[in-house]
Parts: sequence; structure tokens; C-alpha cells
Amino acid sequence: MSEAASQGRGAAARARLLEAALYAFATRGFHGTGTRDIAQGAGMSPAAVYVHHRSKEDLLFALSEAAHQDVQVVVIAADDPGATPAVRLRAVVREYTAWHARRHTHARVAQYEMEALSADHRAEIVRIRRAIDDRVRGIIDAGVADGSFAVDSTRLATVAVLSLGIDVARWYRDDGTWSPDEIGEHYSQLALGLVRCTRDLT
Amino acid sequence: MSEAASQGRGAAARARLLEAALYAFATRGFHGTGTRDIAQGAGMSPAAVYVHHRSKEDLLFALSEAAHQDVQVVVIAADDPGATPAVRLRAVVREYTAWHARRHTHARVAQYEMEALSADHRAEIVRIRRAIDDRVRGIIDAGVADGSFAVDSTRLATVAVLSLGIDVARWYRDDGTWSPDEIGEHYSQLALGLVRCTRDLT
DNA sequence: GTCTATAGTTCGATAGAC
DNA sequence: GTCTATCGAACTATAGAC
Repeated sequence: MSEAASQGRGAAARARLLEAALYAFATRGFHGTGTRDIAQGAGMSPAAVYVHHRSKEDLLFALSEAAHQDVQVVVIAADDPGATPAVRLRAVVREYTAWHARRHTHARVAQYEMEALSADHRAEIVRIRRAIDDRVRGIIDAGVADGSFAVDSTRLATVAVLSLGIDVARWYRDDGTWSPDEIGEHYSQLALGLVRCTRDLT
Repeated sequence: MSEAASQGRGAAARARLLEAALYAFATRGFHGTGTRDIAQGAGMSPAAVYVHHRSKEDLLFALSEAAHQDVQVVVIAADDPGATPAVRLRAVVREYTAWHARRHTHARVAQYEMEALSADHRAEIVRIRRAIDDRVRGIIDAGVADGSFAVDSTRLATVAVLSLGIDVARWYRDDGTWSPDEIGEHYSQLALGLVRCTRDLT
């Protein structure tokens, strides 16, 4: 067996374990999930978990970091700094919210299992979250500055807009009425109302 | 010792255990909390837990039911069915949101530990939640009907308005910038914008 | 009603064979 | 790299003394 094939097999096992941990953490929470659940979900023995991951918490961090980086990429891709604040907010809320619906399994782990992370790992996650928060606040600041938006508190409006997207991960079900794209579309309109946007999007 | 005093002492022990369980569940989650943590928090031995409560899950249900009933009472008290939809929505969102900030410990257990409930207990909680959801949707329906509000989907707007309040329980900290009342006040204004309320409150 | 002691299970993680 | 076997600790809940 070639070295590359061996690495490929190892990487595949590592990925299977991550996926099994993801579904288990999302369904029953970090503390409600045993390493035996994860191993069984990946079709391996409990001992195999520790060949590919240092600890159960390490699995959680890998999942949380990947999810946070993913949503950061989505937000950056959706945001055109040259556009008007209304256009920017609409695009960012649409994609941020749709992500939390489409990737609700990842989102649940990322948003609701942070307390189970080690202090170092949590600090790294907080760093990414802060970057996302700052970008959204920058958009709302710009909208208030140019008169597009009217809110009493930019910070509280930012928290509220992000809350709308985050909470989708709590209630979204795959067999629900709306698709992730529909939710993103609706919510981006609701967000413009929330900041009392008085300019159209052109 | 009189029978009344004995009952009083028993009730006090029961309450201490409930409070210890509340803080533990809110901080580390249901599965992250041991019965030893609860007993220690109440200043008792692990065995004493089972004199006053049937199981750990029974403690969770008692806390979740009390919290849900409390928020239902707050919502009903805030809602005057004879008032305009704008006045009703403003009052309900203000009190609902302020409750999630003021009672953020109770709210975290109620909103984020439902999966740990038994099927029967969860069904009872869902019943209360549905009544709250229906009341808020009724207000938004009334606002759309009389032209006060303009939303594409009443159901999705209802979910969004409730999400704003619920998510406060996730991020609120006692040492934060805003008081529960301030958050309720701000959020009730944001909610009126979200439903594109075009009538003033008089 | 509270305690000590513990039953019986499951936990995260490791040792060592292959 | 995967397995079986298992360690030592923690878990929920109970038994029985006082």
C-alpha cells in the first residue's frame, strides 16, 4: 500500500468520526454524547477515536472551528463593501440566516456547545465570532451614518440581527415549511425593517 | 415539632435543591450536571436529592414547567386584547424579552434543555409553548388584518419576533451594558420595525 | 429527613495484540 | 490503523442506619 493511499484511508476515517460526532453533538449535546456513540456512528471501535483525535473535546473544537470559519467565509463572500448599507445588510443577513438553516446541524454545535470547549479553544472561537459581529456592526454603523437606517443602539441592533439568524439553528427542521433560501430571503427583509431602512435597494 | 414546621422544612429543602439544579443546568447543561453537583449546591448529600425529587429529569421538568408557566403569565398580563395590534405587540415583546434577560438562568434551562426531557414531559412543555406562540401570532395576524403591519409571512414573522426574545437568554450577562428593562424597551421597538408597523401607538 | 455506603452502570481514555 | 480488553473515575439511584 502506498503512503498516499494510507493517508487517504486515515483521512477518511478521521472524517467519518467527525461526521458521527457532529450528528451526535447536535442531537444530544456534547455531554450527552459518549465516545462510544461517536465510534459506533463511524462504524469503528471506541479505541479508534483516539487514533485520529486527541480527545472528545478536540472533536468538538474541530467541528466548531470549521463551522465558524465556514460562516465567516459565507459572510465575507456576501458582503460587497462598495455597495450601499441596505444592499450589504440584505445580502449578509440572507446568507448568514440561510447558512444557519442549511447547516443547522453544524450551527447547533457551533452556537450551543461553546461552554464545553476548553478555555484556549473557546478563545479561538470567540476571535472568529468577534470578526463576524464587527463586520455586521460596521454595516449598520454605515447605514446610520448615511441616513439609510435609524436605530437607537447600533450594538443592540447588531445583536438582534445576528440573533435572528442564530436562533434559526434552534428551531429549523429539515421537514419544515420553508427552505433555507426562503428563510434567508424573508429574514433579510425583516432585518431591513428592524433597522428601519428608508432607502430602497437600488 | 409540628407537622406544619416539618412540611415547611421539607419544602425549604425541596426549593434549595431546585435552585441548585437551576444554576447547574443553566451553567453546564442537564447532561453536564451530576446529581452530586446539585446536592452540593444545596448543601446536602447526594441521597437527599431523591427524598424530594423522583429523578434528575424530574428536577429539570419542574424547572422547565415553572419557567414556561411564568413567561406565559407575563405575556398574558402584558397583552390587552382590546388595544391596537401595535400596542399589544409592543407590550408583549417588551415583557417577553425583558423576562428572558431578567430570568436568563431560568430561560436558558427552559429554552435549551428541552431535548433532555422525557417524551411525556416534553409534550406538556410544548403545549404551553404553543399557547404563547399562538397568542403572538394572533397579534401579528390582527395587525396585518387591520393594515397596521405588513409582513410576507405571519408565521415566519412570529417565529422571528419570538427568536429575538429567546436568543437574549443565550447572550445576556448580568454584568452587561443594558438592563433587562432597557433590552425589552429596545427590542419592542425593533419588533415594530420588523413587522413594518405604520401606525403610531396611540 | 438526613446521612453513609454502595450497587450497578457508563464514562473518557489507554494498553497491548495483530 | 484497528481491534479486544480494561483501567479508574464518575454516573444515577437505592439500601439501610439513625
